[in-house]
Amino acid sequence: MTRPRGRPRQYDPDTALDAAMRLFWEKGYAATSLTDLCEVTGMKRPSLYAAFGDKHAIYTQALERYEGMMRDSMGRVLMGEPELERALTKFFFAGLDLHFASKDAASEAPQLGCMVVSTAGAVAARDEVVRERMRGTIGRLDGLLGERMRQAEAAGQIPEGSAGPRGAVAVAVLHSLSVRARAGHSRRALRKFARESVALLVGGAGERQGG
Amino acid sequence: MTRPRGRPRQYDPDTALDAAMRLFWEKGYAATSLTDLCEVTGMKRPSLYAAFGDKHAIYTQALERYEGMMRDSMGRVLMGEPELERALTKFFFAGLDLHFASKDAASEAPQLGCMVVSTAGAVAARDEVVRERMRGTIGRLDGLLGERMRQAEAAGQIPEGSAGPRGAVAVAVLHSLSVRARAGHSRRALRKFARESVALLVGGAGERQGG
DNA sequence: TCATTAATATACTGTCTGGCATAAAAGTGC
DNA sequence: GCACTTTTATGCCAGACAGTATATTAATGA
Repeated sequence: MTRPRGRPRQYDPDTALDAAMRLFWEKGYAATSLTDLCEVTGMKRPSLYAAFGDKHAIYTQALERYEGMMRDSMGRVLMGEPELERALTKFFFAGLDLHFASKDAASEAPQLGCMVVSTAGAVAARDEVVRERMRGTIGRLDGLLGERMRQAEAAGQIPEGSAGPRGAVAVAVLHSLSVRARAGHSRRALRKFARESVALLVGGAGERQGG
Repeated sequence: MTRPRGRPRQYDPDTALDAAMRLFWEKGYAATSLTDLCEVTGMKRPSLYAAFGDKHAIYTQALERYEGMMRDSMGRVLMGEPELERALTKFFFAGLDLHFASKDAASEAPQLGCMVVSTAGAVAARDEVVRERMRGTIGRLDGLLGERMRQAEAAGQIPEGSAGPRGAVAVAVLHSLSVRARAGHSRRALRKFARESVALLVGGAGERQGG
């Protein structure tokens, strides 16, 4: 294994970006200072700049990382479970696992929700780059849920032509789970809300087929 | 009409708070400076402090004002229209009118979404006062939609026992409309999403009754 | 006219902000 | 050992920040 030429870096870029992401996730973009970022990453300012660029660049990379994390945990359970009701329930529960990811997850303490919804939204109105990234993340999520719903549609589990709308409403429920988690709703209450939403999202076809 | 004793104020508190609200709504809490607030209100710092308190106090009063605005425009159409499908459609469209309230509303330009969802969320994780206000606003909205759904339930327009969940999902759709507006989705796309959501929210009973 | 009251305007405080210039340090290649 | 390369550490910058002390202005009451 050939080492690169100069002085070896003392930080792990992945770990550092993860720490930065979590701080932005909690405090938001504007309220997070470079001093804060140095503290949580253990890096000095010039190292931060050399590694990731300026504050804005760090934030967009953090958003990107967050979306990857989200896709890893939630995409898998959504597409891996053939039964729609179960897939959606697992999907929402995986979302809650992410939204309640703070150290204090067991308590009724305030939680973080979705990083995109909770922090990128505040920035988006005046920042085209963040806004486009936000739009992309939402679009890809719509696409994922739409795909899953079309599978269910093909299997006759939901009415014809309802896949798109049901996918978008499923994403809406996820958005709301985030907003509510951030507002302090308990995990239990949100699990209940998720289950009830699933019932509404898979309803219509069963009744029709049964009657 | 007896004038109060000292020098008359040169600003209208209501107008000033409205201007402050709109600035916070667009830029978010942390990114808005007192200098900005002075500019949009036309007031000097000491006058701002005397009238509304510090930055945090101005923001919470702005949130309060926003909720009132929201209730005025959206509550009316929701409870004033007896037919559920029409009431929900008007409700969501009134929400869009609010979310697209910028001067540039006609264009595809970025819009503001809901002030609570878009800006209070970023603050809420570290600010108990704002978090509680956010929770209260959401709770009152849930209550309003739940009430409306129970009306529909009593009228046999939706299945028994589904009022609560349907109300909460309706609020979720509103949350998502806000997130999507802020992310740059067009008003036309969001109108379509709103109509499709209404179809899902009022569905189930008609089929059951018809079959 | 003159004290009183309340709002306005000016100017200032110490602190923090994002960003960077410069120097020291820790490796490699030869 | 010595040149070279890359990262780290120190320290600085001009500007912006939230908040306030002080002085001024414009009204009322008598």
